Amino acid sequence: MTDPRLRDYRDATRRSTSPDFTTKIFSGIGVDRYTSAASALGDVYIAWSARGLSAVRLAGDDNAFEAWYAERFACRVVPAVEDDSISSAARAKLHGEDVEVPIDLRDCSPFERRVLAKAAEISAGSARPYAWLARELGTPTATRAVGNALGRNPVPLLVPCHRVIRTNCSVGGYVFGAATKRELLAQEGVDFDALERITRRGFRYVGCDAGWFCLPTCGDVATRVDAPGYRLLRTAAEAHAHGLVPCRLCRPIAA
DNA sequence: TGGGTGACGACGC
DNA sequence: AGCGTCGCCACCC
Repeated sequence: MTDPRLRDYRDATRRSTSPDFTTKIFSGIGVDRYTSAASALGDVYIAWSARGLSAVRLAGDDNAFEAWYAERFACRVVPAVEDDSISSAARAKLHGEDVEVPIDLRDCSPFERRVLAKAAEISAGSARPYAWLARELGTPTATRAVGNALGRNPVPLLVPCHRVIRTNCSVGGYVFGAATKRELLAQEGVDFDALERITRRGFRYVGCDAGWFCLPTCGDVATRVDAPGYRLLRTAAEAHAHGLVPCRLCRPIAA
């Protein structure tokens, strides 16, 4: 019969190569803390370890959250008595401040960490396709794998995985539901009506006579396509024919 | 270890 | 527009 502590050890360290973490869990002294914090989705639980913010979930049922945490991380989590620097930073970031929050991606694989790091580069008001992340990571055909990695994001909102959408600008999946994802993006300024008017007709890029072309989800460019000097494009070749170069911010095609 | 799974994308109706 | 199909890849058992 397998020692249950050994099973926990394996589960919790499956994706981790960190010796200090494995030691902490196996010796049974690892206890993380959690509290609730205000966010764009209302109250959420935030949990953290000494290494950083480890989880964000919708607040509600303490017991359910603690059970989920134990199941995923093989680690107890208990209510915090007070904030520390990590939870304070997370609180500020969830409030919209531009602060750095240490993140504890203890059970994420190297690939998943790279996906989350790239997603963290997408600023509010913009979005990027799953395929864009795959391409940026150097594995352009790993689009499904990118979706799977985002689906395991332990810290939604903090790592803004909701800003990764499908190539056709439909929202795609989300841990808190597609409707919630769409509302979050709309709140950040993403205009889905404008995007739909573009993609419905098969356009994939927005060009500007100033000399560049973008993904429709680059900032608010989708809301300006009817202005003079802007044009809709179906292919990168079409953009090139007009003498347009890829936007350096959204990088619409491979370099 | 190889086959199953899934926040995808392209394509064909 | 919205399906089904197929290829793709990281990860799991």
